[in-house]
Amino acid sequence: MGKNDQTINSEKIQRMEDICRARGLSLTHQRLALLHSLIERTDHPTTDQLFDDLKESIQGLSRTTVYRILETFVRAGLVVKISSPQAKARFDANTSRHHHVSCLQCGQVADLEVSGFDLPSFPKNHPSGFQLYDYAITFSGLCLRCQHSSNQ
Amino acid sequence: MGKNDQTINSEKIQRMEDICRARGLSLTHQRLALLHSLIERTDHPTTDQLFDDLKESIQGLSRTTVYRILETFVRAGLVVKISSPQAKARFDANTSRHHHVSCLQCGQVADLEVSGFDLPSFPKNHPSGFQLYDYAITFSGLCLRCQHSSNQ
DNA sequence: AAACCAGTTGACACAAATTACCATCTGCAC
DNA sequence: GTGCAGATGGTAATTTGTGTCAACTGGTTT
Repeated sequence: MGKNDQTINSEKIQRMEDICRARGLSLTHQRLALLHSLIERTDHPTTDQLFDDLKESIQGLSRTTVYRILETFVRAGLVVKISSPQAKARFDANTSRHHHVSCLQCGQVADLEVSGFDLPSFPKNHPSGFQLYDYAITFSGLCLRCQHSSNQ
Repeated sequence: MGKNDQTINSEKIQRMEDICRARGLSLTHQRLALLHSLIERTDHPTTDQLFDDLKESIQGLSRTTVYRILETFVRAGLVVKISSPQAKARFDANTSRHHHVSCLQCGQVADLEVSGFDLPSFPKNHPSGFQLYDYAITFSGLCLRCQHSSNQ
């Protein structure tokens, strides 16, 4: 990760800390560490992956805390839970509209850097009564590793 | 559900039974009942919702069996696991490309009947090495009930 | 229609993912 | 520094999903 990325990330962290303060969320060690981890990782980690990241630097960290902080961040709009066919929650600190690729076999998720997949517009209301806020496109496929390990 | 829908559904069931036979999957009571339930429900049920449906008509049905049959059906291409931000598997007997709305609060999923959201094309390969097969658009919003119960 | 058998199921144990509860602790406003 | 609302850690409980194996059954053969 280059110097430029680091600058961008520290700006993001600054911005997210401001949001926390504005919402009255205390900036605890645990929350700050989770914020950093979420911003530095671009692989849309699961709760457990984040817990593993943090338990080294924060001794005595509880898994429950990680679950709770993630829920808090989602409610505050700092991170989003992303859609995947896997029955496991994954999180993304990039809350702007972008799309994902998900591996059908191992479940890993990556950003789709290609642009040009934006819908010109979408209806804010839906016949069934749903009020629509946003959308995300999830591509499905096989990652490099799973293409080669041709187990079934 | 009108008479026409019933006709369409029984045709679907016929077609799916044929696929089972072609693949050497025995048409057990449990599988047939699950097939019916999956086709009749358009709300993309979870495993437990399907188990609740079936345990009334099939006494002694095991939860394990429902999990196993769903996995079998997914492998046979009869149903698909759908993407949702909720950490729970949901299934859809409609395997043709279509899109979904997911409620941010209660997690329920509905079909998006509106058309015109299809991507003209998408790359089969992705810089990260992913091989892409398909895509699905998941809209996020609030269902009618959750709009009104304005808990937070 | 009785027998056979590969494939399927039910029951239970187990593992993984998530939530509930509560006593203790800490960020931060004063 | 003090006080306290809010946050955390630890444990238990719940929900979701998988592994194992003996018993059963759909579909074919005789």
